[in-house]
Amino acid sequence: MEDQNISDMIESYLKQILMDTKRVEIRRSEVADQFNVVPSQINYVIKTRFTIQDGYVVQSKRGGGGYIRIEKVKLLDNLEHIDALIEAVGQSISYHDSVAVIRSLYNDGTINRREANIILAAIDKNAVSVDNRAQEDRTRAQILVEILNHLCYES
Amino acid sequence: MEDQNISDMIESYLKQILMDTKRVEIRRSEVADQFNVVPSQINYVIKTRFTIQDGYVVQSKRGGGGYIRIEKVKLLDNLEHIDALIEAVGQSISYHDSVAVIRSLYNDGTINRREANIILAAIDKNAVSVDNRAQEDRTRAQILVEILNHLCYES
DNA sequence: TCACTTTTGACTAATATTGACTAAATGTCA
DNA sequence: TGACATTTAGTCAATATTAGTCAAAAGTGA
Repeated sequence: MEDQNISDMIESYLKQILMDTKRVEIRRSEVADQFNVVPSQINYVIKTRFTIQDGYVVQSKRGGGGYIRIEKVKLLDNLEHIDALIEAVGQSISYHDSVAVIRSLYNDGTINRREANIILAAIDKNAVSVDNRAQEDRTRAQILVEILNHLCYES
Repeated sequence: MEDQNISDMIESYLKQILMDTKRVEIRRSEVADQFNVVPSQINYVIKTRFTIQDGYVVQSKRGGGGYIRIEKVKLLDNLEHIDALIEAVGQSISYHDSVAVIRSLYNDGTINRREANIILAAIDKNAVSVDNRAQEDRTRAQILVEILNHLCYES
């Protein structure tokens, strides 16, 4: 709570609201005006201080009546395990190694068989197929990491 | 149901009626007047929020006594439905349209909320991200089709 | 100084709103 | 019946209204 810089102040402002209400919905330009910063600074604050690791899920909509919505979510207790898997996946992973990751989630009880099969389909060779093998492994990693991040909390 | 903009309000208004009556029949200009928008905005709302994938069928008639009729319909049985979705996905699909496909599976009862969220994660922007936008949409389509094909076996 | 974080703004993307023009159905009247 | 007016709805592109991205500039602290 030092509030040394404006980003910290915006962070505190939003987290203050979230102490009461579980979710905030803001108009980016309004908050930017309020703190006298450019609108994109709101994105910076959200990106650096409201991550899924911190237990926040962010949604937004553009156009008339647009908004940014931040929701505080309850993180699961086997977070360490999922974090370890994210670490293990890294930037790139083969199909074979992915299967091990998914099996681990299944054994863990994090996902059931049906969910495991859906994830297997999503990272299948056909799913990530492109003319470049290295790219396939990177895409597979991205998909897995995105799913793993989603499994971190109750939705 | 945030109803930040007029289109959302019109959508809510119509869906509210459809909760009771299975079908609504409106006079375009009347609803436009009621919400103080131009008539063509009604078309915009219908086009973006009452698609066949969401389970709505729209009919209309021009001239004296003209109308727009929106009907909530029962979706096809699972297999047919999945086939239709595979067709709709094609070789390439945007994130936005993918969400409609996944919502359709959920409305249909083919997948539950948790599974829907996993699939949403799999086709997220971050998941398919690569330096080429067109490729992202192709990869997204491949993932979705792979999952849809898998769901065919299960159902 | 050097690495890191914060701040800024130009450019991009998504969504909503508007209105001019078009198309279709119906009404009217000779 | 046929011509034309009237009354609807449809289409599409321009404009408006948001938020997102990215990299350069500025600040900060060891």
